[in-house]
Amino acid sequence: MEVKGTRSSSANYSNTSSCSTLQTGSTDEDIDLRRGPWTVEEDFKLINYIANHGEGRWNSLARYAGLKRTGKSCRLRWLNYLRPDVRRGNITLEEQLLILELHSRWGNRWSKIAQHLPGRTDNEIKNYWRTRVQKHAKQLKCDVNSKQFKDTMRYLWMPRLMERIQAANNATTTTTATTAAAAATGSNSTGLTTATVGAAATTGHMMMPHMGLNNISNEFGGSHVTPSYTPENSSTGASSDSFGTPVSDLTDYYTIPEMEPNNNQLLDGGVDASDNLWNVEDIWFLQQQFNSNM
DNA sequence: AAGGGCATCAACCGCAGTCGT
DNA sequence: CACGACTGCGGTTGATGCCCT
Repeated sequence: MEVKGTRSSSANYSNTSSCSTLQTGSTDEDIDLRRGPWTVEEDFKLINYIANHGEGRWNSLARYAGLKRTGKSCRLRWLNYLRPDVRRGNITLEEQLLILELHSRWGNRWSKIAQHLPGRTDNEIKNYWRTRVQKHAKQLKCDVNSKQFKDTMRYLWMPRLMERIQAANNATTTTTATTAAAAATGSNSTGLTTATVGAAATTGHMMMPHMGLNNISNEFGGSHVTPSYTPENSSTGASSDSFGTPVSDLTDYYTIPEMEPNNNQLLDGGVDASDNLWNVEDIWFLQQQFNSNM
């Protein structure tokens, strides 16, 4: 992730002595094994060794590469960070949508979910889920596995994401030759094809035919594109908030103040209205859902 | 300016499954 | 079949940077 400055690589590139060590106890020789952040030298050794010999057999790889690390540690470092096809950067709208969709199907099967997000690791997806999604469940005072929270995701967040993705795609196809050239590749900045997104978007149980939310229940929830939305404030437009996270992620969605359906307080306070995808009816609906399920 | 709290993410840990002997 | 080594997965922790007071 290219967020939060120099910590992003996590390799301890300036201080190689800060790593703690541990005794293996299980090997025939009592070598001290390094733990903690990887150094540039270690990364270099690992990359070089894998380039020459391939990956796998991690324990012996660690030994032969001259790394005082466990095979596990080497494997993790390679898979989650050093592998050339690892994608860095913010989780995009399309990826958020896919994560929500796939998690609703498979639960915490992170590696399985990661297989459908090219270049993303299970660790990254897991971290995303725990830091962003679970946070909102906590703020809604409900369990992340509860029906209420799943309904919220299914009937509100996911349609919102679809709207924004579609809006972004529409904007892309109608802009200048620069973006048209990119669009002509059939993919967006995520590397996911629009067909992939469409496939996810049209997956049966993402739809909401029976919840009385007619205002957001057309094919892509298209009736509800927030007027103030612009492609620039979508993560596909590489916009970030002060945390370097996409402004469009779920952070914008959760605020549920005590309010009546015609109360506009959400737009006046708290989340910047230009980023807000909730409307008053949604908030009211959410409140009813939670109240009726408590 | 300082420091406490929070958010994020890389890395570690424990466990279970697989495979070879 | 039993055992040990290896691998992969999901949960958790620790370090770091940013924000807020």
